[in-house]
Amino acid sequence: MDAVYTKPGYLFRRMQQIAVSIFVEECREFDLTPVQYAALVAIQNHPGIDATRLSAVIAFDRSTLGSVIERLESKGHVERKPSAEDKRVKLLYLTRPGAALLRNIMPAVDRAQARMLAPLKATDRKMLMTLLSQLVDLNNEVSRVPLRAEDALEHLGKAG
Amino acid sequence: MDAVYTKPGYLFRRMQQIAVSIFVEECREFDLTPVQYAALVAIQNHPGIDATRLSAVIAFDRSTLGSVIERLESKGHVERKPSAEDKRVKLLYLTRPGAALLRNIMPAVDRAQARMLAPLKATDRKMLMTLLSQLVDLNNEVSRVPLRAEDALEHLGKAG
DNA sequence: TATTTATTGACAGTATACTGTCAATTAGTT
DNA sequence: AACTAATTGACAGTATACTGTCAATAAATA
Repeated sequence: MDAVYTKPGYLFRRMQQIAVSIFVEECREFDLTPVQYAALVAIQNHPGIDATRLSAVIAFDRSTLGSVIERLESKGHVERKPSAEDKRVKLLYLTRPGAALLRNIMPAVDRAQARMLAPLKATDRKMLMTLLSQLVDLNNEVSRVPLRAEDALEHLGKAG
Repeated sequence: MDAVYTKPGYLFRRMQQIAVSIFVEECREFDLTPVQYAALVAIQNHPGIDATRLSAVIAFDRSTLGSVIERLESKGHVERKPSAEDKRVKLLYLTRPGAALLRNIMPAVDRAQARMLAPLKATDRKMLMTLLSQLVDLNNEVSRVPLRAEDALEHLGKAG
């Protein structure tokens, strides 16, 4: 009867649910969701990236990313500029307020990340993160949008 | 630069993304999402449960659950019957085809659950599930809809 | 160079998830 | 019994996520 509650599928869903809840709570005053935060960080790390590459860098669906960027743009955190070389793409940049927001939200994000693991002992926290990192990495190709961190470097001419 | 990829928030989101992807892939022929599956199992275990209690049993948002049940009903897997005692509630039951579906989908679900953890060694799988179970349990009150498995027994007059 | 193929962003459609509100109804209190 | 609280299901609104399609454009190839 209790079998469901010990299965990985249930635990992963529930943990994600809790993690989002904590993030939103800690970052309420900044009005930023986990996804929006991840996108902002990636744009900061790769200024001038385009939407398709961004989706690979943060392992996001491209279809979803469009509306995420739209919201970030309407809040004034991000700018979209047409590329000179390729008329199809729009390059993404943080605005000055967007960069400031990212600096200011940092403590709240750190608090959120810490709270997610807070109930565990330090050694258990480390163990869990290690195992999850391995599992996510080894399962990378499974989802529709596998993580491709190296893609982000291409637009800087550092492709491998 | 790679800091994000080692943070719990990222790993939980990514793992959930991968888990859903695997589930949908393995269960494609049955046209059932993880959420719909969880709801069906809970209704099977607690025939005559109402939507509000169901949401507590599977740790789901009540608002979301409405449309989930609607879809299950339109597929013919679930029946909603008005309660005689309380005119507000609608009691949930599996249909015969719904129960059959649940029997038939079982191997696919088991395959999915196994695949999620497949890349890890057996001892690591066990360790990960143990740690995650603890963490989810200890963080239970955080999210909007904490798990209340005991709620499911009330409608059978077994409340504590 | 002309044709095919691939990429990019946009969009339509479905399915979770959440916040918040509402009316109908029930339960608890005075 | 009358009033108040709480519960229930429904709904409106926002934000992920996914599948799949499309036109514009670019790249590869015949």
